[in-house]
Amino acid sequence: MTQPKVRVRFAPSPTGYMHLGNARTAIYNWLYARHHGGAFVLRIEDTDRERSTQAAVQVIYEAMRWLGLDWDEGPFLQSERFDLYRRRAEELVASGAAYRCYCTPEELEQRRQQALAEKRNPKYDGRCRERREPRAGVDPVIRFRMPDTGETVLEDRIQGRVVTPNEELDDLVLLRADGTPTYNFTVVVDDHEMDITLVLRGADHLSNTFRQLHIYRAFGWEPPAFAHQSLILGPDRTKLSKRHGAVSVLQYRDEGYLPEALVNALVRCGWSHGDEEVFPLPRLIELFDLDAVSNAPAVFDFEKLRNKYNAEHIKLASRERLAELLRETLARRDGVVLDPADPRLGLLVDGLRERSRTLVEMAEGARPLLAEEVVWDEAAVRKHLQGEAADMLQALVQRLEALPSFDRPAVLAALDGLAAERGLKLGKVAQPARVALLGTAVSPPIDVVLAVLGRERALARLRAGVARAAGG
RNA sequence: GGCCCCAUCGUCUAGUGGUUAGGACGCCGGCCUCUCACGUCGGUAACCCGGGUUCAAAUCCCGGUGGGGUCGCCA
Repeated sequence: MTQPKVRVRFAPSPTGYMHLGNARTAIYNWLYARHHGGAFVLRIEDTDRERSTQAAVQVIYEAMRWLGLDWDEGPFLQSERFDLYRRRAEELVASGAAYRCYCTPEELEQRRQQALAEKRNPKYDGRCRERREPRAGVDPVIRFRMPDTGETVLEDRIQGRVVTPNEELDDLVLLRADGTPTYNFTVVVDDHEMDITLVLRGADHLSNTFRQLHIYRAFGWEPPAFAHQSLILGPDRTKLSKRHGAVSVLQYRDEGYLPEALVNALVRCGWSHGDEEVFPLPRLIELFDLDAVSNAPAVFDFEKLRNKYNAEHIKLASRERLAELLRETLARRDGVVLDPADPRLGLLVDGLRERSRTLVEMAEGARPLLAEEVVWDEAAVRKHLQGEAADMLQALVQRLEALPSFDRPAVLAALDGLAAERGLKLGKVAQPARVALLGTAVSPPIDVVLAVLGRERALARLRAGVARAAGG
């Protein structure tokens, strides 16, 4: 009870799309907050005015919404808080923890190259540390004075105890020459101002953490706890990036993935709970914690996302939701517009959910049953629509015509009855019927096909099939 | 290159000193079946290497090798 309330944040930079690595960080933070009953803060780190775009900010909101990651506070835009950072930077200058540096980017680059050429560590040499005089024509940056000796210790909640020699730390820029603040500074100021208790982020920030720790110290602030999750890798085992393709979160929505499936796959990339694989969101909230997060980098398995996680969550999803998602997918991708109340949607979901790994596959499976015209697969016709099929389909037509209702149980009973009467397996009746109805030998269950087609259309196609079989 | 991190089937992982090293995706085969699927049964496939510690190491320690991250007035 004396524990301070858990407060975590997700702090993306709006410089592109939201990719899978960001998404996993957001998910981990959100789950951590929900599991511990804490607060989840969204903060947009748009300090780089050159690269940040409004469109990218919108993409972040959209991706968060789609994934179902609601935030309790924010979004806070760092670009609206520049005054705060400037004041804080001046405090550090006044206390001697930071200083103005008049070295130009060109000079720094030259020295960096030279250091590299001489195989030296290309860190800033600190030559402006004691400088008092301004330099004509140069707008200074404000640099933080890092210790030159000793070492810095981080007790990371995922990585464990990590120690770095302070010689590795160079005097980083807090405020650029144009007065805008840099990431390593704003992140410290904001995590402190927003009372963040745990910074949970990618391991690519690990080395920054040591620098940030010294900024906390200079302010006299108690730093939050840190947890650095190892990176998600592409198939080539390097940090997942644009190069690998298929890396934008919203692309998965467009390709027919369920958000909970992507969340499941991303969470399982680095977190586990025994042999369990499929986790509905509430289960994740119940179980997720840092102790089961691995600190080994993991290759993201795109195939398993589709074959396992999405397929499983499609099986778990409600009929109503799937019907609506199928309707949207059909409209968006195929221009097939159905009324939300169209009873065929539910039937299609029933017939397709177990043979679809994505909503796109489901829509593809639905299309033939919705099409006006039959497209004939000649191989299927040759195999199933020959000679005796004419007589059988004719008998089927008569049975179906006599049906009081044309629902799944009724039509299936009609087929079963016909097969029994003739001493045949159901397949001997269903396959010719399937080909006559759709032109293909592969489809959802025959009763679903008949019910979706409806009495009129089904009978018309069956009669055409009779003619074709007889004539063929 | 400096610093830091990592290392179980192809991939994600379980394992926490004594297991026939388990599960999942993929792949192969059987069964089920109105097709395709689903389901189900079985098979394929792993402890990076070398030293220690121990009666006993996938598990602990050290070294090597391999992979990754990071060294910006990007985040």
